[in-house]
Amino acid sequence: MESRSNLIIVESPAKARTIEKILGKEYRVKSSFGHIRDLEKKELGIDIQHDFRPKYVVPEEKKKVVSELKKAVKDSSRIYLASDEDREGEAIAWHLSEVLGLSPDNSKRIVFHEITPPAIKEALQTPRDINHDLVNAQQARRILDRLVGYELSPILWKKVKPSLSAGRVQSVAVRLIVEREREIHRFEPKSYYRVTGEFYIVRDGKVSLVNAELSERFESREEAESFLEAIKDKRFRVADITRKPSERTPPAPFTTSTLQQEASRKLRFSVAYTMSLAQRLYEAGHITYMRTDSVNLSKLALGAAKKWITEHYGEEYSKPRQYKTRSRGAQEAHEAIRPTYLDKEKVPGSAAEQKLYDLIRKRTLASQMAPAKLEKTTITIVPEGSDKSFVATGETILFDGYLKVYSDKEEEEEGEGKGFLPPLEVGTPLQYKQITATERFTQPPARYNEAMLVRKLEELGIGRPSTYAPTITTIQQRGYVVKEDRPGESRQIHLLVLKEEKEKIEKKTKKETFGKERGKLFPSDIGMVVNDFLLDHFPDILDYNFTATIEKQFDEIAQGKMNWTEMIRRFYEEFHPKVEETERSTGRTTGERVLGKDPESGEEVIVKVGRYGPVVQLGRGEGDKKPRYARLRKGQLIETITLEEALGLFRLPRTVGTFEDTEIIASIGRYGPYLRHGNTFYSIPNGEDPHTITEERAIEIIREKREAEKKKVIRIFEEDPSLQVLNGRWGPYIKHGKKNYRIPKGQKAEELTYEACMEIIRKADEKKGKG
DNA sequence: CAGTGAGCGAGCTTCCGCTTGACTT
Repeated sequence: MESRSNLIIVESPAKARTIEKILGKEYRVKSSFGHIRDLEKKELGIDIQHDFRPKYVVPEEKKKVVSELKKAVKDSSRIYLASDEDREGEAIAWHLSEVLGLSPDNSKRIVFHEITPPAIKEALQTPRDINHDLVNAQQARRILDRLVGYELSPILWKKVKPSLSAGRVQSVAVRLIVEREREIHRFEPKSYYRVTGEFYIVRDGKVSLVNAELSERFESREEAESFLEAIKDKRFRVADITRKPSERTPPAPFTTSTLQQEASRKLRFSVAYTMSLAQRLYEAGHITYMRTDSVNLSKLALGAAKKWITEHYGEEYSKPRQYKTRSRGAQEAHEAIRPTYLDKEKVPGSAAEQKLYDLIRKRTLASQMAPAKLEKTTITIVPEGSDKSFVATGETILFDGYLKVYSDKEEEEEGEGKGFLPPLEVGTPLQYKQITATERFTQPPARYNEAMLVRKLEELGIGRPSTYAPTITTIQQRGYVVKEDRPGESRQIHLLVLKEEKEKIEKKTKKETFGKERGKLFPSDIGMVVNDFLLDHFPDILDYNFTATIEKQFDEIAQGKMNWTEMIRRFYEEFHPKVEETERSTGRTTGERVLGKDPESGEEVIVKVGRYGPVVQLGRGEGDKKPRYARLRKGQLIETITLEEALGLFRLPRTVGTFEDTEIIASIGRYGPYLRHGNTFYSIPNGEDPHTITEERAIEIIREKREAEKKKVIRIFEEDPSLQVLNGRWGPYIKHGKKNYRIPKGQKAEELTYEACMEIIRKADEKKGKG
């Protein structure tokens, strides 16, 4: 056998490739693809009786990796376990050493702080042994999560609904959303009046305009009106001008959480989409690792940024900085997310990848740039003899600094002229062109979108960069939460307008929409019922500080100051009795709410979570009388539905009228409101109501759909009636029997012959057969 | 595609954190 090589094992294959390139032939670098062992999945996997002894197994999908690693170990004389420098990484190293049968004689633990030749060499020169305290901290974390998840979930199966789940992280995420929703429903908007004025002065034939807002708000229309009345004939003048210099410093480079937030805000990417794009960029070698809680940049990156900024913008734009992490529980095993090569402006790949890359690159550059210098000007305008004042503010950029590449405000320069104020002096008399008191309403707290939820979880120290996206997917998959758009409602607002040339105050009304939402997280009924159940019986686990509290103990274990089995035992002795107690003492939870009585039948009206989801039930079903049921509609919640709305659900299905001697029936199904005519179904368009739809309109809908159907068929063939060229939602396609086929680019649907179609079908089937 | 709801019971579901593919539409 030829010279036995050194073997390095890292977590990620992309990382393995780069390190292999740096080190050359003497080292083989392989990847473990994360953890290689875990607790047995089908059972608890913990022997409670014997000091919580974990039962670790290599899962099926990891067997191949493990056998390859075993082979590589055989061919190597020295093995370096180079997983990440954090709790999980240490545990991975330990599991590897156990499974691969390594010993301190033939294996060492090393950590890379950067993936650069000097850093890797330094790591190889400072090997150490596995830190078992750190490994134990990880085992405690793992086992606690398993105990919580695998003891709570089955209670939910029994008491609420099968297949549900609960856990240290997901249950708190759901709680945040449920509580926010309730805050929003409890919120009572209060109206107030905001007064704005347009002032001007003519000098040397030139008009200068100033927009200002009254520094005080009024609680009622009467107050606003009497104020306008009082100033109607007054003269105005500039009472004060102040200029204040200010600085704006750039934000830190991206972590997983801040990248998700910015990509959501600026690019409208979902958290999962952002991560999959970042993964591709990482694998192609364009960016550093994308699951990180660190804002650190390597020396290499700092140098590259300084060089690029100085060369392109000048020295005054460069300001090298190292940022400090402020997030709780950060482990900082990696760098911040940054481009591998800062001078690379374009990367190959999709447009979305390029956009995300651009965001990462600009954020990294900005973080190493000088702060922007601004001047904020405030002009105070006072009506003669009044103690109230109008204020106009403007901001001018004296030096743009990092703003040259990156803007961190929602909409920089919203509303024109916001930054600009005309040159005026104290004492200048002004005339008003128009003064308007506009009714406004106080705003409820904002609903979470995915990225806002990640931010909140990170703030609470709950979850890790690698789990933010999966957690959000899980709570949606379980049906606890839905991501939705809501159209919003309309309300009337009052305006009082005072115009220069008119004597009287004009009263107007205007419509505004409020509560419009896009891509926000709403709790479902099941989410609320599960949340309340858990909060009722396991308040400690659902506590926002639970993770922070146990993390302190994990830290103690990591420092060798606490025994991990002791810690788990203490936790379990508190936790488990509550599990048993809950199992014994509580009945089925349905979140039942009694809304009142149906005035027609006198029967009780109840809403609850039924076997197939939330329903309204009419009557208790005493005697021979069976209760009637109706499903709740999208957007309706057990918690907020009114008796009126609930009774409305029983008015369907309803006969709308007759068409071609057949009844038309309107109702709401799984896919929304529909009309049924004989055996054919027609959807009722958005915004129209099956309760009130007229016979006339229903017939119109049926006719329209028939027209569309006619247009749907582009070609039919005598040779084979089961073959059709149709017009579908995504354009023309071929239908043959029950199978659909795409029409290849360059072929016109209207001109396809029978032979051409059969050729397309044959080719497509052939291709499929191979794959 | 599109109305469910009484009830019998077997077998299954589930956590958090580390990592990527191999799948299908």
